[in-house]
Amino acid sequence: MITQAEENYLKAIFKISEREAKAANTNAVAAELKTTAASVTDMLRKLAEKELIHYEKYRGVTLTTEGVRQATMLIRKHRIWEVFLCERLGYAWDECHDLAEQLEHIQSDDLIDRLDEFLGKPKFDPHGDPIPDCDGNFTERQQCLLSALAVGEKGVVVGVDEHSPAFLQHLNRIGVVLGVKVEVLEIFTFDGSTRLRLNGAAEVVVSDRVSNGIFLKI
Amino acid sequence: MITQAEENYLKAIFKISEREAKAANTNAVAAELKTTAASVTDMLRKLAEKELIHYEKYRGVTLTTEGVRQATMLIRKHRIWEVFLCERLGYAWDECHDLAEQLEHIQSDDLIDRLDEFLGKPKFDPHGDPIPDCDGNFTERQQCLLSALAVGEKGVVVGVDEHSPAFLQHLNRIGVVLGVKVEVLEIFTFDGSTRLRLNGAAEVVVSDRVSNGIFLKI
DNA sequence: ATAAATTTTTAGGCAAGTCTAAAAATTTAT
DNA sequence: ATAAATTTTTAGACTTGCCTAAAAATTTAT
Repeated sequence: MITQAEENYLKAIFKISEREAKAANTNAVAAELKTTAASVTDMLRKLAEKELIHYEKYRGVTLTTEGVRQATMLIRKHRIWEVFLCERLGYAWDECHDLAEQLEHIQSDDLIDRLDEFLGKPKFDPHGDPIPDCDGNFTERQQCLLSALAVGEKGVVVGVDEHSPAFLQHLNRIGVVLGVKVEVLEIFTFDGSTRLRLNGAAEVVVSDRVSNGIFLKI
Repeated sequence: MITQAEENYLKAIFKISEREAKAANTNAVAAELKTTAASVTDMLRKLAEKELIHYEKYRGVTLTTEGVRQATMLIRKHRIWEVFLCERLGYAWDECHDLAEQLEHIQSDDLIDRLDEFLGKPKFDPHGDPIPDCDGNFTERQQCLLSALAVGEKGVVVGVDEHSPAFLQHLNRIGVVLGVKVEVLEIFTFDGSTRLRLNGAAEVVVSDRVSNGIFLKI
């Protein structure tokens, strides 16, 4: 049996490994989980005992094959619940995260497979993040940041690189949501802000922070 | 904040109070939760501290108004999740209990209200048990036990008084499920078993144990 | 009414998960 | 290469929720 606390550690280590490539260090895990380094050290010992991580004192931590499997299944659960919350219960994309954080800990593989089926086996969650299948395979999505486009290029919004409610609410307000077609009209070299046309109609200017947080399919 | 363990105690005390009328005693709570009397005593102190129960040493326990409210909301959550599991995800009525037992602890009143809406505000769960509304009011259902009927009387199956998977699976096998019309054809005084006609067609003989576990609307 | 049986509580302990403060190891800077 | 700064671990403590064994209170039986 794996506890909720252990699950949260596995997810945190997975998330850090995704963006860092090298072994996750104690402080990074502590920061990710908003806890102390001492608590992390305690837990790493337990996870190593259960062979979910490779752990050497002072040398950081990586997930074992089984650890990766568990973490991937948690991400699968999280994202499928997010689809349910947004598509069926009408939650906004900035509201579903905290609930999914609870729901992902429900212990039943069968439940998540049935929910997946019920939702039509979606490939992406409401933020455009890929949902791993029941064998842990992610659909690879070719995408690039809005900030990588040159003037005149076009694309469709397929995801976000920042998931904070504040960012997502801002995107809602300016009308930049999943599926919108954008065309880069002008890039202001002064501050990196970008003027866009949305769905061939409205124009909007976004900051570099925004254009660095949006994924497009070109 | 109320913990999962505390929630389980409130539900257990509510359940016992429902069938016993007098204050629930320590051993009854221990039996209900499959734990020890000593653990129960510990927890009762905490719940009394939080003013969720009235508790006097050696005198048993009853829920306060707030305790009843919390327990009722848990039952609401449990039963709404059961409807979702059976009606939308295709679980059988004997399979949904354990999952609902987990899902009822998800902390969000808004989520359950939306789910309720999504399901069409059902009044009864898959076992025919009433679902309290968001103010805690149960729909009263006039019902009687199958065993209370005389030969020649008819009714419709609206619920069960026993919820064990074994019982529910047995009912499935003999075709006695929610909504089926039954007519009492014969009662064998020898052992109290009953011969029934189902939906005006098939005949079946059920034991007294079965006829004591089925609610009918007459 | 008192002894016996039962129920309930207390006492003490254990595991999980967290924390702070201090010690040890490692990395960085001079 | 050694000192300073940083990172990580250890030590000790706390809370929650559970346990067993023993003591205390209550109920039942004679």
